Amino acid sequence: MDFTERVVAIVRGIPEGKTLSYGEVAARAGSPRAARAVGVVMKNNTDKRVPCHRVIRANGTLGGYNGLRGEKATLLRNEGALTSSQ
DNA sequence: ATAATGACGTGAT
DNA sequence: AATCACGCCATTA
Repeated sequence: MDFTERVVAIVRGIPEGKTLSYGEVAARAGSPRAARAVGVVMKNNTDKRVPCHRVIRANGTLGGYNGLRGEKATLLRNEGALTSSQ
């Protein structure tokens, strides 16, 4: 099991309406300092079964997205992970 | 084995 | 609060 495979597995297990930071995913993958590597994995990942849009930055910003399933902000808002107000 | 890349993170200015 | 610089890790050429 490579780091990438673990990252995918973890992201795939993120429940709806929930979000994890790259650092959190990296930590669960076994490398708490590999947030960037997680980003690389996400970018390269094209599997729609992986809710990669639920992975955001540690400071709360959405970070990036390749538009695999549309706009990241929209997807999260639909799941209730993003509050339209406040 | 080395260099370059990138959806990050934290600390300093 | 906003911006800059540096560090960190994994993957690929």
